[in-house]
Amino acid sequence: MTRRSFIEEARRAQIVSAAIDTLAEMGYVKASLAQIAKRADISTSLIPYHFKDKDDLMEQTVSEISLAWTTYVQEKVAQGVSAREQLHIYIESSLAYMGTRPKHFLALLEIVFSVRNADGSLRYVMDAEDPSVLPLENLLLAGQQNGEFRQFDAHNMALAIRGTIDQFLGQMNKARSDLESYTHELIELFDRATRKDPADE
Amino acid sequence: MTRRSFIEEARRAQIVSAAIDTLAEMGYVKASLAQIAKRADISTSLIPYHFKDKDDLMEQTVSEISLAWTTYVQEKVAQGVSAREQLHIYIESSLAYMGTRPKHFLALLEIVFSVRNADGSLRYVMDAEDPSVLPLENLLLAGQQNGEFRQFDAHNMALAIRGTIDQFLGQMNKARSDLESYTHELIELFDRATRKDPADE
DNA sequence: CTAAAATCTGAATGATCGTTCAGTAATCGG
DNA sequence: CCGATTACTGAACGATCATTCAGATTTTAG
Repeated sequence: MTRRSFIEEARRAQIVSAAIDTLAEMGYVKASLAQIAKRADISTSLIPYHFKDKDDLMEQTVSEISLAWTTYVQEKVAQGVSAREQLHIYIESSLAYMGTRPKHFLALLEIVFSVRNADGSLRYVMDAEDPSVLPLENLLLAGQQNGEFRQFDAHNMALAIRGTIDQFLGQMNKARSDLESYTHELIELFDRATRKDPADE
Repeated sequence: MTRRSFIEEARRAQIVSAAIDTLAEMGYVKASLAQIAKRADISTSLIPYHFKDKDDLMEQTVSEISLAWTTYVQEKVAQGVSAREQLHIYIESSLAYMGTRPKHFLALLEIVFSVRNADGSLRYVMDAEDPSVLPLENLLLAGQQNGEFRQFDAHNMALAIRGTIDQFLGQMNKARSDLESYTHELIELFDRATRKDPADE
């Protein structure tokens, strides 16, 4: 297996970038290779030249976006000391990263809800080991063990937190909504939802 | 404008039902009229005979599903007395209704994230007046006015609640998850997040 | 019972899809 | 500078798509 040339690397990046724009703007259904190529100003057949097939391009796109996101969030979270602070950072940095990259999140949604396995099942819908949920779940468990958090089902709580984050990002472009105020609302919300109160002692 | 015949009504219902099954199982991309017709055991051209076009069929499908859902939830909520109780009912009945109709929710997702306007924008992504969010927002406002809830941004809180509900339903089929335990977790979660505590008095 | 209207089918149409491929252009190693 | 490899294009292929339509079948109305 030989290394990729400089040109190949650049073209692949360019095509993935055009795919993100096209997916975000027109949706998966209309994001044909012809449309993506048009946006990149290359001929359609150059895409199957650099990628095995369309699924391969979608795979590259989804993994590039989600890896960058989870890496950013995990690096920020690692700087927090208490579990409580780490939870705040998780919420804040998740929203901040994608809130400033709405096209990337829309493209992610399009792929996640459209690409299927041969048997028709969704290929990228998260499972229990999803890299955006599992670290969050572990963070919550750690906070329970050191006594910062009350007792709750960490998996359910992690799902709920992700739901509030994805919900905002999904309707960000469409509706009136303010990233900053929503972020603070969520931090306050889950602070109250996770902390011990006098009755729990 | 003449009324619809019995046959027409029955056929339309049958086609919508087949569309729901097909969307849930194969996704929007592969849910062609041919596939839907095959599932309904009719010829493909019968669909454009009963519906103006494919978008019209999707419109009927999405409105049938979401109307039934919101109606069910609103009727249940209206039976609650306090705002706190109504919030519990909103969460519980939203999850209970769709939790027992996973195909309907998947079909809803497929349409909402796939059908586009001519300019490429998502046609059915909720806006600020979305019928699943606005009643919830009003419920929260009422609870703040009568002193049951603490002060928070009702719109943001409503969005967060919907996010936790939709998140569970979206990954229900894929991952290990328990509807009942998640429901109780959410009720507890938002009870703590919305109530006044001694420091708020 | 009969004629008109409603319902339904299967074939055909034109468009677009992903992918292949022969051939051209650009780049690179010696 | 030249041959070989890499990069790229545009045309062509077969498949599938939504929609139309002429004609067949069934239902309805008088």
